[in-house]
Amino acid sequence: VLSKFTEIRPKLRSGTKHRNVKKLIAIITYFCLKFRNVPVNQHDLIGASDFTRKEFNDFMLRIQQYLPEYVDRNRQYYIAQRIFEITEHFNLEMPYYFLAKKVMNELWDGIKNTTDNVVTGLVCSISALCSCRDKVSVNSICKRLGIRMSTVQVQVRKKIFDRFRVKGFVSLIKSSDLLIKIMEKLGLSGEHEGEPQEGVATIGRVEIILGSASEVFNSHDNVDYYYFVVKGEGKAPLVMTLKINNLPLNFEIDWRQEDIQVGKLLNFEVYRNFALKDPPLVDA
DNA sequence: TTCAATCTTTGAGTCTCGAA
DNA sequence: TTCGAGACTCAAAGATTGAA
Repeated sequence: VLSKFTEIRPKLRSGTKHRNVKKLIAIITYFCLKFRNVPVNQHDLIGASDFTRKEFNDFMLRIQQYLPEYVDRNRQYYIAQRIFEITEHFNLEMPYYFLAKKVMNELWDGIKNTTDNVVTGLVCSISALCSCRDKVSVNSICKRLGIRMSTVQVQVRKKIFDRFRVKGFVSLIKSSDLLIKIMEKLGLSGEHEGEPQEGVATIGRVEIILGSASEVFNSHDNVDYYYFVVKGEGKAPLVMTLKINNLPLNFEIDWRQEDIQVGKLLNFEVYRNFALKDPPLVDA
């Protein structure tokens, strides 16, 4: 903490509030603990220092600029440690730990956009409901992690049921049987574990509804041509084109017939849009 | 930097169910 | 019947994001 403090403070413009010694030490302590995978609660820190919530967030954003190692830290490693801690605390078997870790790894892109504790609570709760519901309750896991069960419930509904378009979610516990089936279908647990599954949305899949898109170019009378600009990895702009060929869009087609070739119906291409200045990041 | 819109999480109150 | 743990609901607060 002292090392980081002496390194960062001289870089902060004199006269700014961020040079406040007491608050700067508190925020650097927070970062150092998080970086070393030591659980620390923001609310406890705010309560123990002179921070308001608004100030704390402001300091977080400012000081993060000087701690690139924190931004790039391996969150999955930290969360795996938290899963192990839960496994040991509730005397659960190692298969529980491996299941929770697998759920985290496989669903990471879809569940990572929240705090470490909430991600831990989500994967631990899913694993508990799937493998050892009688041994540990979701509520006790949440209490241990310092989060609310309702938070996990909302996460399960949005990140699992809504994401994979599974209807019938009632509540976390009441829908646990349905949750188990989803996990089995995804190949994360049960008899289909490890098998690649078809018919389930893949991680990171994006649905684009043509009806809501604006047609920007159509030089051919009988060909629909759609053009999208979206953000890709690292917010790099991606240009996607979708050309619907002369074949009619007939959803009544029997796709089991061998003579139908999907490639003739749609042409789909993705381009990376490079800035006029600066060298390109990667090849298209 | 500010502000508004949207999304996420929390917390309090209530319900349910099993054990004593 | 009572009590307590776990589960559920929903309004409010907090966080994030994008536009100006």
